[in-house]
Amino acid sequence: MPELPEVESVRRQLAPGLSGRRIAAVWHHTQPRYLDLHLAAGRTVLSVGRRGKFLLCPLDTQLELVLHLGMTGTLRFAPLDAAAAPGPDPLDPHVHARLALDDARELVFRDVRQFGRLAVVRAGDYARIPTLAQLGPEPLSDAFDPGRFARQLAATRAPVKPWLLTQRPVAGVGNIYADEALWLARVHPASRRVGPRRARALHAAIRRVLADAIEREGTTFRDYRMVNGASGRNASHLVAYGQAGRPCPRCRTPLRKVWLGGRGTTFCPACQRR
DNA sequence: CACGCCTCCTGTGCGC
DNA sequence: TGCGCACAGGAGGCGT
Repeated sequence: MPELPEVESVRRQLAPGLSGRRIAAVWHHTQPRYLDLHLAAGRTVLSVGRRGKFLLCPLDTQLELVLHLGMTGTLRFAPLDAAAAPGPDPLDPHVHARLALDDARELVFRDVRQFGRLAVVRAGDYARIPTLAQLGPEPLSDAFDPGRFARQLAATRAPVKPWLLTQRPVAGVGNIYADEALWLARVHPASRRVGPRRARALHAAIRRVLADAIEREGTTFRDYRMVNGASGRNASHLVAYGQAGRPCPRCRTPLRKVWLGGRGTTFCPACQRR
């Protein structure tokens, strides 16, 4: 589900309701995907930030709540039944964690496929969250430098799309926006050699595609919802992802779907050359 | 070290 | 209608 634009849209709705709140109690399913989450109990949320696809909430006492929504994770606020002990939702087996707040509400984490992760760590200590520890620069910040990106791209021999998905060259690009950005920059997703001109085009395309998707509050196919339950509006603007067989908007050649690095990949065989 | 493959889950849609 | 299979927006772990 959520790539950077979706997580950013969640963050913007989450922050007003969560910043400044004390977490009164914590319940979660006992799985290794929920790391030291109980340490959040009694702590106050100082702010709600984001790096790539991770939500980062500094807590008082130098702790930090880290949330990753995986493929199907959603967050929502619900009225808190003060009489009920925190526990599984008898009506919804997909609720995996609940954070009771000090304002008679709770934050509910629902995750059908259970690829999401929640953790409480020492602030800034991401040693147990490898992707976060090695996360590349924020794509919409000055830290995402076109020259450096081009040099890193020149140095790797990995196919460009799987390389983007590692989160190391740049934070927050997933399967949808990788296909979209590669199409926009006319870069073949399996290319292992991307020259400086195309690298800069790809850098610009990543920014463009992500900024436009944030503007539309993300892409909803099925599971992705914002905190208020609303869908994003970007799905109807997709040019490559999910459009196999349809004519390329640039050259009318039918878009082709291939399997690359274990992910479905759609591209234009005519205008995305190796 | 870098890369590539498999795995973790559940739900849905499609072909037979 | 029912069954089995492929696939889905992510990333961690392991083998080579």
